[in-house]
Amino acid sequence: MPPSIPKGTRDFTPEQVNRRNYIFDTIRKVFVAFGYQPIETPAMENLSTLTGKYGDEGDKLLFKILNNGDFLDKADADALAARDSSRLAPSIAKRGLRYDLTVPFARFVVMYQHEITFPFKRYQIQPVWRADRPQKGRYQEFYQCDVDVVGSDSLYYEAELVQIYDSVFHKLGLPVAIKLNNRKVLSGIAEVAGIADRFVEMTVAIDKLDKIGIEGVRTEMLGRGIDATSVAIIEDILQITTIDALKTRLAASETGAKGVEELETVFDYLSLAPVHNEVRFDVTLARGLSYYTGCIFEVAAKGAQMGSIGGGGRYDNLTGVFGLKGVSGVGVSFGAERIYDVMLELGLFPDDAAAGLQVLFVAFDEATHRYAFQALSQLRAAGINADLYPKPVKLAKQMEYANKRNVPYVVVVGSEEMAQGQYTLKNMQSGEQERVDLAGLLHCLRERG
RNA sequence: GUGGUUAUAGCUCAGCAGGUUAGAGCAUCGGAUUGUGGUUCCGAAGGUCGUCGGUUCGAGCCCGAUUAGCCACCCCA
Repeated sequence: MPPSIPKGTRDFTPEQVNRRNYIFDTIRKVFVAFGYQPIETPAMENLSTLTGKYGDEGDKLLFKILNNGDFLDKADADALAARDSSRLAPSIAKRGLRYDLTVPFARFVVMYQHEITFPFKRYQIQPVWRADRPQKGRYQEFYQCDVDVVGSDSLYYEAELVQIYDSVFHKLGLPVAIKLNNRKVLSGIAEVAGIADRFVEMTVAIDKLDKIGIEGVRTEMLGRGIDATSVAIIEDILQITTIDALKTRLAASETGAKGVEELETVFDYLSLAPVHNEVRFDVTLARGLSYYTGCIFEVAAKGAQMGSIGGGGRYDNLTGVFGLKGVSGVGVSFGAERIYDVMLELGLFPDDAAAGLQVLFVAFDEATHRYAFQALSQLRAAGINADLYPKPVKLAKQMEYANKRNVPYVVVVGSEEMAQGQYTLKNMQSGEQERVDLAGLLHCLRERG
């Protein structure tokens, strides 16, 4: 039986972990620089915390954890007899794996509301799980990197989050387009088109514009029961590229006008500080998630065929479902897995020698092995990443190991070196060697490490 | 949940109209080389061709089922 791992999950090699950490570290540093604090929440939540928060589709994609012990004892007998899985599930699974970081965060805020100082700025980098069918850039276990602020409706934070996106992707050397829209603008469009009641259908269709084109969106909207006149109005508005033009067009809708005003405020803040990446208003940005109420964000990598690598928005009432009303939040998420894939594709990871081993000691016999061990210990104490081949075997074998470990330097110690209190330091790239004493060794490795 | 596609050595893949003993590269191990690796040369080991069934004198190849991976849709990071 060959070993395997569950569908949609992955192992990571040392090289991959180093690269992933490079991304996580970069993101974390930016979060901290903007004044956000870390929290962590459990991998599993009570199922009741999760269900009903992501729509019917989301509920289907929740991983449920079978109760321990005699779980059939408390199973819903009727549901079991009727073979009704969805009704049976809550009676045999009280816990589930978290589906995202936003809902657990909302729960956290409600539970700790008396300890939290608002506005509360938190970041969270943890894995989430979805029972989705895996495909390219899509896994059942993946990391999200979330930053959110709750307890303030200031549009300053929308601008700040755009700056965070800009800063992270600038540091990673990954050029992106940061797209902004506003849920109220989309509401306004629905109103102006006279289909306020079909708002959700409209946004779902518009969201696919990139993928299926304007023709596809038209077909989709017509198929979802939106009449041709309304579709024509919507199509017309989707051609708009500037906020000014949109302002005129949506003047008749109070909500729409409010959305436009919010966008203006955000762009006004952004005009006061330089950004490195393209930041643009995009009426066609919709995003499916139903809890967004104000500004919405999405990030697309330039020069790579990949879905969005980040997204987020303003949600006025996220904590409401947990009993805390009137707390507004806004946040964005970084899709670390997709960022990884894109950076790999574009060759943007830096050469990663610094994170690895700097020097390997090789010895010829027991005596020199002991001698090498002493020097090794001193290098390690001095903060140099050093290792010693475990046994004084044939030198070629040890050198081969050094090669595979990709070590820049090898220290060869034989009886001659030991007799003189010296070491042979070999540069594995150039092949050059020099004899040095311990001080020289420390000096050279510090210098070139 | 729907559709497509693939499954042969540890990895990446060949394979013929259905026809003896299923191949290559890389990786592994040994040797050329008992104080020097990444390049070279020689050799070895490694497989019930995903699983089960069917057609056939004969199946890695054809048919059916099943499992798993990948890709796309729904949805999403």
